This record gives sequence, structure tokens and C-alpha cells, in this order.
Amino acid sequence: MVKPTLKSIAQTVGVSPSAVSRVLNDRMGNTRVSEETVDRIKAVAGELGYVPNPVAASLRKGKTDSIGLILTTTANPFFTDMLHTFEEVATASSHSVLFNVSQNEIESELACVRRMLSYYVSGVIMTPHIDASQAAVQGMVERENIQAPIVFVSQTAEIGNYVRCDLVESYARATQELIGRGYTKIGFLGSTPAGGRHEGLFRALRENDLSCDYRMPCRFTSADGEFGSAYKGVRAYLESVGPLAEIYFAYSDLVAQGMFRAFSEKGLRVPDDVALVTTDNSVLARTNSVPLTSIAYPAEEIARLAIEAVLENREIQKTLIAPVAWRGSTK
Amino acid sequence: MVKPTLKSIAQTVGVSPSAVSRVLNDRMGNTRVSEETVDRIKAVAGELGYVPNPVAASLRKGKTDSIGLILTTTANPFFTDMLHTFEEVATASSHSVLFNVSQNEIESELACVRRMLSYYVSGVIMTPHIDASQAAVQGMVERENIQAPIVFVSQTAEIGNYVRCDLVESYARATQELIGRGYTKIGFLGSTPAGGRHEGLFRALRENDLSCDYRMPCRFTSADGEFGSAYKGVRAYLESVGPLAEIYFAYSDLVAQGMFRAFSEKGLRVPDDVALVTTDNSVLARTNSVPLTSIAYPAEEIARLAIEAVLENREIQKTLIAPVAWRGSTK
DNA sequence: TTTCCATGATCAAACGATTGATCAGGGGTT
DNA sequence: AACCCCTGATCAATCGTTTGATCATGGAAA
Repeated sequence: MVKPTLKSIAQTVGVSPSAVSRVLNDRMGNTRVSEETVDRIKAVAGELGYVPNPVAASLRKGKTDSIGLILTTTANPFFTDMLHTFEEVATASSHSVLFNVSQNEIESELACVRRMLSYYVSGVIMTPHIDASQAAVQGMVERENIQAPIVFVSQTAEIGNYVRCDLVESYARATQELIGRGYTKIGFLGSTPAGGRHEGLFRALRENDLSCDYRMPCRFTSADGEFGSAYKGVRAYLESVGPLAEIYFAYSDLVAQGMFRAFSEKGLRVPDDVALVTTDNSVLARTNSVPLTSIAYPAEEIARLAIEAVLENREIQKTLIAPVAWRGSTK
Repeated sequence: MVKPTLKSIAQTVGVSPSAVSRVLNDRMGNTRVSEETVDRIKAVAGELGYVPNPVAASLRKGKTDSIGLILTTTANPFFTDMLHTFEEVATASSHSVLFNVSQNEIESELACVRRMLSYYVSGVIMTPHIDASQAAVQGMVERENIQAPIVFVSQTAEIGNYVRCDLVESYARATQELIGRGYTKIGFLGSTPAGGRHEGLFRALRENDLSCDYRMPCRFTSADGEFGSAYKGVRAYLESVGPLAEIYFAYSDLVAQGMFRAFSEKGLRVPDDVALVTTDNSVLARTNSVPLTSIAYPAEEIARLAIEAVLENREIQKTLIAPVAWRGSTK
């Protein structure tokens, strides 16, 4: 038994393929087919178990019911949180998801986008590796006059269509709240104090006339990853000077896990001896033995906005502020 | 500037589309085109930035360079570990990944498979929700005489094409090793002692004339999830009878996290007061403040085997034994 | 000079759905 | 009776590639 096609259905009903196509797509109203024929066609289609061939339809229409999703990695639980929502929303709108991991290289990101576009995806959602890669992709879009919407899910850049999360502001608000709770010596772990999200921390500290030099030095290496680098950095820090601040910001949940392990090994208790605020609010923060206060990057909302923008082919420039999930790693 | 097609290239070179097609696909050897023409075509194709249209090729060939991947959930880090390898191997073989989450319903699983097949995927890899769903899908495959390979990644069922992980045997080996290390009171957390992986634990205990009644009762509810259910169960257990065993098996890393938190809150130290062996060896186990000994479900190897089976359209019936990553939560 | 073959290329039919253009025929106007 | 319109249906081209069949050409063998 071969797969039924429009033509085979048309034959058994005794009607033209066009009629069958019009009936089965049925954008309510413009059906130029008599009710009787409609019924006959639907009956036969059902009986034969007709399932349309999306590939053929795509070729003709020049677009598919699928969207491309490009993540920089799946190693960080934060991304997989988004992945889930993406799939959910896309499936609910009966769209397929074409998935790729770009792995931190601009060339790879461009290649992924290009490949997806050649599949006639309705649009692409990507987490750009860095601002430069976002700019590069957007440049390609404009240069080649690409019609399908490309939506960036980023943290900083305001380029093209994007949903970004203003972590600078988020950090500032979190810091303000911490100061309100009585913390005065607030630090962070990181290699580069300037730029990025920590600016929010600095800003709030300055506004409250507090010093902002409680930095835990840490050299990030790709061999150790976020977790290992943080662990080693904090170990070394604790062994040389010990915790100077009452509370530390972590760049991500993975980093927080590394810090937490180092604290534990040194007998420091969270939050009594030293407190912790992390970023991502992923499963790691939620299931830590001490539930971690975490800046709740709104992965679900971001995913939803991005997908809706793609499906409705609508421009989007949205900046969100991450709320903080206050948990047991802070007072 | 419109997108270059085979035809447009053929025109500018002054040759037929067939020639261009043959040159650009070039399965080394059967090129029935003179070297000179090959060069001219390649030059023009490169210059015009030709990128082939996979949709058209698929329609004609009746298959695509993409594989379908259906996971039951992304909530468990264990699945996302596999996801990463899947994407990596598939991309390395220049295949796209069509991704879906099936969410624990047989109907949904069948629908996902059907949809993917209509996209002419080269094959589908899925983690069946339960043995019944694996049987249902396999039934569909046979009934409808589906040609594309479907590979199941499961734990128990030996149905169709599969890569399974014999966790019963894995548990038995782990238990044997624990006994060798001096543990005699070995328990586990779970609602249903019979069936499944715990049989391995029981078997090894029996073989060593040890009792196997150190069960932590726990009622799993979908509202609390694996983590919450485990946490609540262990809390209640500790408050009523306390830890009776020296070491406990956890069903998954998420479950282990819940147990670990309960232990921590009760002041029990791992592994000194109570030890822990978990399953999955996901990022959760690796980044816990005490690195958890975990049965290392070989996600990468499984993914690799499954993908290779699909790409080479080869039958596969493989059973793997999970090794154990011995870490700080055991002596 | 005819015959045969190898080489390098083209032809044309698919693949399955979509869609603007076209058409047959019946009923209503004038 | 001539004209027009409406309804319900068909025609045929198209999307871009692939691929078996066919064809022209020139040189070698008979």
C-alpha cells in the first residue's frame, strides 16, 4: 500500500487534485467547492489516512511550518530551560523545531542560520555567542535582504529583532534590595570587573556610598569550564585571604555551584558565614542543597516572546528585567 | 538579487541544469562531465554564492539530510546531555536535527513520529516514555511498513531497533563493588521496590546474604516532581525513623538532589553520616557541593550509536552496562 | 566507407502540492 | 434569443533538483 497523495485521492473521488487541495486546506470561506464534494473528499482522505507532504508544500509555497533554533550550548541548564518552552510553544502552533548548537564560533553561527534558511524555516531564533556575532548575522540579513525574521535572544546588544534581558539593571535592583536587607560588603566573582552585568552592582553600590572592591579573582579557562574555573578561583581566594565580603554575586548557576563547593570544603556555611546570589535560576539553583537566591532570567517569557514574534512575522525589540527569586542563600 | 538556482547557474555557464547538478553533487567518479566544464561550473557557483535547496532535493529524492529526535522531557539534565551529543554527531555528518518533546503521552509520541516521517527524515531517534509506547511505535512501523529506521533509546524493552542500558545489571555491579568496600546496610529510595533497576540491587544483596529492606518510602507525585517528591519522602523518613542504612541508591540525579537537601537540613553529612549513589551522572551530580558517586548512564555513547545506526540505516540491538563514576559521596 | 563505442552533454519526466487562469453550464435579465 | 453572471470545477504552470534515457560527435576498428 503506497502513501496516498492528493492525486490518488482525487482519482478515487473522481475529481481534480486542485479540488482536493482546496478542500483539505480550507481557509474557511474561499472554498470553491460544493458541500457534497467536500464531504466526499474528506471521507476518502480520512479513510485512506492521507497525510499531507510538507516538503512538497514547502517547495511550492517557499516556506515551511518550522522554525530554527540555535543555542550556543546545551551544557548550561539555563539554555535547556528555554529549549523546553521553545518546543512547547512551537508545537502548540503546529510548527516543527529545527535545532542546532553553534558552539561559540561566528562562522558556525552564520552557517547554521544559512542552512536553516535554505530549509525555508519561518524564522530563526538564536542566542548569539557575543555581540559581534549578533552584528555579523544581522549584517548578513541586511546584505542579503533576508525576509524570514531572525530573533536574537541576548543580554546586551540592541541589534535587529531581539529580546534581551537587561542584567545590568537586574543586578542593580538586586543589589539595592540586598543593601536594604542590611548587607554592606558585597562582592562578586569574576575576571573582568569592567563591563557587563557587574556594572549594575557597581552602580547600586556607588549610589549607596559603598565600596565595590570585594572581588574574587578568577581566571576562566575553557578547559575547566565555568564550574571548574569558579571552584579553583574561590579555593585559591579562600586559602590566601578568605572571604572579605558578606555576600557574593555569581555570574551563573554553574559558577555558583563551583563557589558553593569551595565554600563547603572550607567549612563555610551558606548563608550564615557567607551568602550567595546567583544568576539563571536554573534547575541547579533550585535543587542545590541550600536553595540558591538567583536572578531569574525569564527564560520562559523570552522564549514565548521570541516565538510569537517569529510566527506572526512581527518586529520585536524588547528589554526585560530579571526578577530575583529570593531563597535560602541570602538572609 | 534573487537566489541562484541550478537553472540560473546553468544559464550563465551556458550548460544544462543536469550538468550543474552532477558537478555539484560529484559523487567522485561518476562525473560525466569534462574537467574544463567542471571548473567553469564550480567557479560560477562559487561566485554567485549558490546554496542548494534541500527542500527541492528532498522532494525529488524522497529523503532529507535530517534526523528526528524525540525526547520525553528536557526537565531532566540527563536528556539534555544526550541532546548535545545528538546535535554534535548529526551536524558532523551534515545532518539537521528536527526536535520534539513528547511529554509522556503515547498519542503524542506517535504523532511526533508521524510528523517527522512526513518530513522525510532519514530516521528517528526517540526515548520512549514507557515500554508500551515503544511497542506502540514499533507496531506502527510494522503495520505501515515504514522504511526509515526508528531507534529507541530505552532502559528495558528489547523491541525493534534499540540501544538500551541495562540498569539492573549496572545496579548489581555497583552494589557488588559497594559490598567490597565494606558497606553492608544498603538501601534505596522509591515507591515500588519490585521491578526495574532495583532488582539488580536486590540480586547482589541476596548473592551476598545481605538483607535488602532498607527502603526509604516515597510517594512520587507529578506536582512535586522527582526532586520535590524525594525531598519530602526523605524528610518524613528521617523524622520518623532516621537513616537505617549506611548508603542509599537514588533513582536519578534529581532524586539524589532532593535526598541530599533533606540530609543537609537534618545535619547529616555525606558521606560520613550517610552515603549516596545516584544515577545519570549529569551536571547535577558533577557539580553538587559534594561530588556524587553516580551510575554513569553513557549518554554520549548511546547517542553516538543511535545516530550511526540511523545514518547507515543499519539494524541495532545493543545493550550497554553503565559504569559508575566513583566520587565523594561514597567511601 | 561503414560500423561501433566512448565521451560529454542534453532532454524530459518525475517528486507532491498550490494557485491563478480558464471553462462549462445553468439561471436570470432584457 | 442574445447577453451576463455566478457557481463549481478543471487546467496547467510552478517550486528546484535529480536521474534514467537519449543524443551528438569524433576517433578507432573493420
